[in-house]
Amino acid sequence: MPIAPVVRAAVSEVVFAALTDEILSGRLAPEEPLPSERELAEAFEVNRHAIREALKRLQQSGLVSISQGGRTRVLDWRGHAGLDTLVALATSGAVPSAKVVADLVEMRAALGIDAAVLCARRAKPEQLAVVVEAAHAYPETPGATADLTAVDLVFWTAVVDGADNLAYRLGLNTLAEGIAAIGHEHLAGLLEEYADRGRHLALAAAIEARDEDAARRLAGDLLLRHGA
Amino acid sequence: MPIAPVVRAAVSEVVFAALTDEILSGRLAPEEPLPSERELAEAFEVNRHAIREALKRLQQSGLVSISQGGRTRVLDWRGHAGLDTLVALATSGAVPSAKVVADLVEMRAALGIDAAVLCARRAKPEQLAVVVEAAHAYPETPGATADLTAVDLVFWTAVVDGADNLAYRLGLNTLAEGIAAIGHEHLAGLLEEYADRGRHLALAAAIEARDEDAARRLAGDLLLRHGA
DNA sequence: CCTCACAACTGGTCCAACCAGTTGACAACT
DNA sequence: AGTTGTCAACTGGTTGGACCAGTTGTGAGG
Repeated sequence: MPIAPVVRAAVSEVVFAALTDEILSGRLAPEEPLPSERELAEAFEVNRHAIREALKRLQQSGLVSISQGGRTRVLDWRGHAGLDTLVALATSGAVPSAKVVADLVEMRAALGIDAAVLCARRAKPEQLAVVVEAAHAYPETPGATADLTAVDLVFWTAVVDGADNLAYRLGLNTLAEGIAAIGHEHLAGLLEEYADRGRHLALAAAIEARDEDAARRLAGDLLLRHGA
Repeated sequence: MPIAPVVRAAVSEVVFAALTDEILSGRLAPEEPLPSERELAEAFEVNRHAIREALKRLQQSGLVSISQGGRTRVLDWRGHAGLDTLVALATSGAVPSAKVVADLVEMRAALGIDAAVLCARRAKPEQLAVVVEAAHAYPETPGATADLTAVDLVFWTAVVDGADNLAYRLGLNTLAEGIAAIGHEHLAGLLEEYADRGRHLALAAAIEARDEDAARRLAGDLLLRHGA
C-alpha cells in the first residue's frame, strides 16, 4: 500500500458531493423540493450548519434554489448550472464520462484555436517570448503523463495570456481543472497531442510571426485530431 | 418610485460579495492571509457561521485556500478562479467593465460560431425544427431590450442543444448569466445584433440545410461585428 | 546550537435557541 | 357560497457558546 497524504474531507464537502451527485444523476428531479435542512441533518447525521454550507454551495453552482420560508427546490442543471459543474457531471453517472471528456476536449479546441489567433494578433513582444519559451519545454523524448500535462498547461496559459481576454483566461482555468480532475485514464487520446513537440514549436513560431492564418491552421492540427 | 420585489440579501451573501470584491480589486493580495474567521465575524458584526458560509463559497470560486489549523490565504484569481467569477470581476473595479464585456462577447462569438457548425453537423431533426422556430421569434419591428435578450437566449440555447455538447451548454449558461448580470447599459452594441431578424433566419436555414460552411460564415457575420 | 514540548493560535463541528419569512387550514365575516 | 382574516406549523436565517482538531511559533531543556 502506497504512502500518501491522508484524505481529509470536511463534512460539508461530503454532503455537497452527495447532493450534487443526487441531483445530476436525476434521482432528485427538477422542481422537486429537497428535504428540509433539519431532515437532511438528521439523515446525514451531521449538524445543520454543515448542511447549510453545502446547500449554499449548491445554490452557487446553480443546482438548487433557496428561499426563506419556502422549501429549497432542485433546479434543472442543464439550464442553470455553470461550466464548473461539468466535472461533477462526469462522475455522477448521469452521462458517460467519455462523453463529458469528449465535450470538454471539443470546447478546449474551439477556445484554443481562437486564442492562438488572438494571441498572434494582440500579444505584446514579451508575451510572445513567453509563448516561444513554453513551446520549447515540450520534451524531445516522451516523459511522464503528469509532466506533459503540466507543460501543456504552461504553454496554453502563455497563449491565452497573449490573447488578452479574461474570459478565455478564466475559462481555461475551469477546463484545465476539469481535465485534471477527471484523470488521465480517460485522456489517453491527449497524450499524442501533448507529445507533439514539433507542432507546438511551429505554432509558437507562427504566433511570433503574427501569422494569424497559420496559427489557426496549426492550432487546429494540434487540437482537432481527436474528434476527426 | 417603482414597485418591485424588495431586495433581501442574506448576511453570508453580503460578506461573500465584500470579500470577493476585496480580493478581485487587489486590496487583498495573493498569498496574503485573510483575517481569522473570528476576527472577520467581529469586523462584519455577524456570527462566525455566516463568515464560514461565505468562505466556503470563496473556496469554491477558487479565490481562497482554506486549511484546517493554518490560515486561510488569498489565491491568485488569474490562475485559479473559474469562468463564473468574471461577472464579479466586472463590478470590482479591478478591470474596466467595458473590457470584461468585450471579452465576454468575444468568447460568446467563438463558442457561438463553433456551436452553429456543430449543430449543422449533428442536430437531430426535431432539434433543427426548434432552431428554426426560435429564429422566427426575432421580432420584425424592434421591441424592448429585455425581450430581445430573452429571444436571443432561446435561439442560442436551441443551437447549443443541437450541437450536443454539454460543455458548450453549461458554458452558455455561465455566459448568459454574466451578460444578464452586467446589465444592458454596457450592451448597447449587442442590440443591433439582437434585432437582426434576417441574419438569424438565414443562419437557421443554413443549419437546417446542414451547410456547415454557410453556418460558420453567417454566425460569424452575426457575432463578430462587435469587435471588427 | 539543536531538539522537543507546549501554549496559543487556526479552522471544523456540534448543540440549542430564537428570528423571520411562507404556507395552508380553518374560523369569521360578507 | 365566497371572501377575508387569523393563526399554527412549517420553512430557511441568524445567533451564541462550547469543544474538537489540526498548525505554528516560541522557549525551556538538552
